[in-house]
Amino acid sequence: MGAQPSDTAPHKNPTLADVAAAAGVSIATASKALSNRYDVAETTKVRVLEAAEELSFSPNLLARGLLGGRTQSVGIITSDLEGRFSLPIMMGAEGAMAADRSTVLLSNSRGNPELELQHAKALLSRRVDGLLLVGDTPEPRPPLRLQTVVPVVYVYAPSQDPADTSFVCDNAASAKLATERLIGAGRRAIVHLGGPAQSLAAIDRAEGTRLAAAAAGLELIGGAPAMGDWHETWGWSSVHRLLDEANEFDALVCGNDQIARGAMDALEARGLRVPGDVALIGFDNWSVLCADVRRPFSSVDLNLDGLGRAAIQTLITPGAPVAGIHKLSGLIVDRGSIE
Amino acid sequence: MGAQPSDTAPHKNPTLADVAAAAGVSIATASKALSNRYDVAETTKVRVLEAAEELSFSPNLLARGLLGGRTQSVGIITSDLEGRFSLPIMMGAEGAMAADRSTVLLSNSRGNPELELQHAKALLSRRVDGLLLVGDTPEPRPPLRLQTVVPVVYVYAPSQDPADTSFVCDNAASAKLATERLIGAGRRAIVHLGGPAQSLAAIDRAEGTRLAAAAAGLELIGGAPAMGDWHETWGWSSVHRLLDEANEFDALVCGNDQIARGAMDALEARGLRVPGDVALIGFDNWSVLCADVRRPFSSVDLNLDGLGRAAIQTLITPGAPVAGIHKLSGLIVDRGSIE
DNA sequence: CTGAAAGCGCTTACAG
DNA sequence: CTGAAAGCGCTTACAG
Repeated sequence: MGAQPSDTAPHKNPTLADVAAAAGVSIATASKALSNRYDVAETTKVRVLEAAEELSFSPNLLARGLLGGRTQSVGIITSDLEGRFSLPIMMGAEGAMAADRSTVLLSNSRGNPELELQHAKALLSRRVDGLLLVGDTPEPRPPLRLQTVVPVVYVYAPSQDPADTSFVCDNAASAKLATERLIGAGRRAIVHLGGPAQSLAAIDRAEGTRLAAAAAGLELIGGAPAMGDWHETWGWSSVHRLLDEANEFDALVCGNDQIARGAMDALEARGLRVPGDVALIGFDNWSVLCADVRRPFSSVDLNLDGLGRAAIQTLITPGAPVAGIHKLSGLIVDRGSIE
Repeated sequence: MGAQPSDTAPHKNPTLADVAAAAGVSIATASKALSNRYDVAETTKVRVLEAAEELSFSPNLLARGLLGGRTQSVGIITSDLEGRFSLPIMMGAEGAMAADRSTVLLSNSRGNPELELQHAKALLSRRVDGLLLVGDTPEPRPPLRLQTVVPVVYVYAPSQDPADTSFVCDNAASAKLATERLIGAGRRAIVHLGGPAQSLAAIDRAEGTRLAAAAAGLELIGGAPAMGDWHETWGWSSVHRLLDEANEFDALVCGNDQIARGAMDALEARGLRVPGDVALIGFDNWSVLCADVRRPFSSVDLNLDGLGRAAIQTLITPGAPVAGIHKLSGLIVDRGSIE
C-alpha cells in the first residue's frame, strides 16, 4: 500500500502516469523509454515497456498533438456522392497515409461550397497537417475561401488559382496513348465516341484522340469526334448509325466504359467481331463494365489511386507544395479488344 | 504599446489567449463568451466574438478533447477495397456524423485482421468516441481482439460474439419482399438465379425467394434456387439453358444485378420481352447496371446508407449499444421490369 | 541515466 | 458578470 500503482478507474484509458507508476519511474523517463529517442537504461526501458503492455497503454495523441508539432493527420473533403472517382483517390490517399502511420479525417461536401468551407474549418480545428480537396469533375473550381496555416492540395478538380497546387488526370494524354496503341496495331479508320460536348473530360479525351490520329496523318471517321453523352445508349445507337450509314471503320475509342459497353453490344448485335472487325477501347477501367463481364474489353485506367498517393505525398512532405496543375497520365489495361 | 494584442507569429493559429487579448478580457471570459453556455455580459460577448472573427480564430479541438470529454469523432475501419458496399455505408455514416458536427477518421484494413487491429489502436490513440468496423461480406467475423473503453459496432459483417453489436442487411427478408412483389403481380413460375452456393448472401437471398414462393403455395422452377456465381455470364447462360430445356417461367429473381444484367441480355437475344413475357428483378440496385443502361430493370436496394446511419446513431448515442445482430431490410426500386 | 518543471490550448469549478 | 488557478496527458529542455 502507499506507493502502489493506483487502481485505474474502471472505464478510463490508462495514462503515462499510470505506466510510470507501475514501472516505478518518473513520467519523463517513461515518456523517453516509450519514445525510444533518448538515452534510457536498458533495464528501465524494459520495465516501462512491460508496464505499458500490461496496462494496454495507448498514448493520447491529442496531448501529443497539442504540443505544437504535427498531428500526423490530413483532412480529405470529397465532393463526390457516388464515389465513382473519389473512392479510388481516397483509397490511394489513405494507403499513402497509413504507410506513414498517419490518419485520414474524412468529410463529404456533397458538392456544396458552403458545406465544404464548414468542413474545412472543422478539420482545421482538429489541427490536421493538410487538406485534400477531392472534386468529381475535371473542371477548374474556385479556390477554398479560407486562410490556412497548413497546405491545401486539390485533386481531380483543379483550383482556378494557379498559385494553388492541384493534381489532375491528363485526359488528353491518356486518350492519345490509347489511340496511338490502336494505330500501332494497324488501325486506320478510327471513330471517337465521346461524352457530352460541354464536359471538359469528354473534350480532352476527344482532342487527345484527334491529335494522335493527326500525328499519324489520319483524320477521324466522321471528320471529328462524335460527342453525345456518357451512357450505354449513346454507344449502342452510334454504332448502329455508323453501320447504317455504311461508314467504314476499324477502331472505336470510347469516351468512357459505358459508351464502350453499348458499342460492344451493338457490334455483337450486328455480327461484327472485336477485335477482328473492329478494335475497341474504353475509358475509366471500371471493372463492372469492362472486366467482370461476358465480353471484357480494354480500357484506359486513369490511375486515380496513384493520383491520391501523389497528392498525399506532396501534402505531407515538409515545405510548401509546388504550385500549379500537375497532370498524371493513365495507362492502358489490355483485355484483348485491341488486337 | 505594452498592452497591445501581441503580433501573432506569421504561420501559427491564433489561440484563445490571442482572442482574449484582442477583446481585452481574460481567457476564461473569452472561453465562456465563445461557448455560449455561461452568463457573460452582452457587450463583452460581442467584443469577444468580433475579436475571434477578426483573427479567424479556430478553437483547437485537440485541447478540448484533452479535457477528458468526448472528441466528437468516430473511427471507421473498412475492409473493402472495392468500396462496392462499404462506400454507401461510409457515406451514410459520415452524413449522420456531420449532422452532429462530428468527424469521421477513416482507415482501410484491406481485409487484413492484423492491420485492422493496428488501425483500431491508432484510432483509439486519437481518442475517438467509438469504432465502426465495416465488413464486405455478410459472413460473421471474429470480434476485434482489443479491450476498448469506447463502444464498437460491426456493420455488414456481424461479429461472431453475440455480446457485440452488429448491423447487417436482411438478405432473406429482402428477397422475400421481391418475390412477394412478383407473386402479387401475378407471376407463378419463378426462377431464382443465385450467386455462389458457399456465399451466405447468396444463400439467404435464395432462401428468401424460396420461402416467399412456398408461402404462396408455389415451388420454384427447377425445384430449388439455381446457384452459380455473381457474374453476368451466369445469368446469360442460365437463361439460355432454361429456354433450351423448354422450361416455362414467367419471373426471374436474380441474386445480384450482374446476374440480372446477363439474364436481361439473354432474354433480349432470345426475343423475349421484359416484363411482358418474363418479369425480372435484380439485387443491389447498382445504377451502372440497372438504371444507367439501355434497358433499366427493377432491383432490391439494400439501403446501405441507412445501415451506416443506423450504426452511427447507435454508436454516438450515450450508453452501451444494444447487443446482438440488428437486421435491416431492403426496399424495391421499381423500373418497370416487374409489371 | 533520471526527474522536476514548464508548457501546449483549452474548460471548469471556485472566488470575488 | 469576471478572472485566477488548476488540470487534461503528454514532451522537452534543463539540472542533477
